[in-house]
Amino acid sequence: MEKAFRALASTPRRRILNHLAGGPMTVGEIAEQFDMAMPSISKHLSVLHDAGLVHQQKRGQHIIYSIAADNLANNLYAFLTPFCPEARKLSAERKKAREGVPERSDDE
Amino acid sequence: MEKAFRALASTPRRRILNHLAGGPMTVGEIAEQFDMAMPSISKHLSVLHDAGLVHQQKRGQHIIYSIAADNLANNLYAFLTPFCPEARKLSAERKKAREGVPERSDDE
DNA sequence: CTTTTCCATAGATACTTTCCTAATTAGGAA
DNA sequence: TTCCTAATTAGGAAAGTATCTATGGAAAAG
Repeated sequence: MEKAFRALASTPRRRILNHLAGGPMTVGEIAEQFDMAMPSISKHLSVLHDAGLVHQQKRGQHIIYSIAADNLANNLYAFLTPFCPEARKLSAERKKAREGVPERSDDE
Repeated sequence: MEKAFRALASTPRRRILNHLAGGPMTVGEIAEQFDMAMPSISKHLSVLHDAGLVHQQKRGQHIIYSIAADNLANNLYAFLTPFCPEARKLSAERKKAREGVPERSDDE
C-alpha cells in the first residue's frame, strides 16, 4: 500500500492512469499525450507497475500498459475501511462481483 | 486532491490518521505514540490539515485534532470513479446517508 | 548484417521532503 | 509579571524525487 500511495502522489502519474482508463496502450501512445520526454514517462510507468497499479504486456516490439483497476480500488478501500464502514461493504460487493469471472490477466 | 494524495504518501501520516480514527486528540497525545519529535508530528498534522484530511479545534492551551473522514473518502472516491463505477454508486450512497445530518464541524 | 523503431537504463542536476535541535509564540496559573 | 506547558516555526543536514540528455538493447524491416 505504501508503494501505491507514493505512486499516486504525483499528478503526472495520476494523469497517466486517467489516460489509461481509456484502454490499454503503448508507451509511445501515452508519451504523445504528455509534454514530457519518453524516459520520464517510462519511469513513471515503472513506478506505477512496481506499485501494482498497471499491467505490462510485451507484444513484439511494443509494451502495452493497462490499468489494474482492481488493485487500485482494493488499496484505497483497504485504507479507507478503518475510517468509514461503507468501504468494507463495497469491498465485499466488488469481491462478489468478481466471482465467476476467471479473468487471468497476463502481467509481465 | 493533489494535496490529499501527497499527504497520504507518507507512512507516518497514514499512521497518524489511523491513530486519529480512535477519536479526537491533542498533538501531545499523538506524539506519545510515535517515536518522533513533537515538531515532526506537528508538521505532519499541518500537512494533513492543509490537505483537508483532519480538523483542528483550539481548546484553550490545547489543539485538538480529529479525522475528516468525509473529505478523505470523497477524495479517494472521486479519484476512483473514472476507473470503477461502483465508486460512483457508493459516493451517492454516502451523500444520501449524510442528508438530514446537519453536523456543522468547527474547523479552525 | 545493418538500420530503424520502441522502450529502458544511466548519469547529471535541480528540487523537495523529512527529520532533528533550538528558538518562539501563546495560554493558563501562581 | 513570572513560570510552566503546549504547540508551532526556524534553520540545517541528509535522503529522496523529477526531469533532462545520452546511451544501450531487443525486435522487426530492409
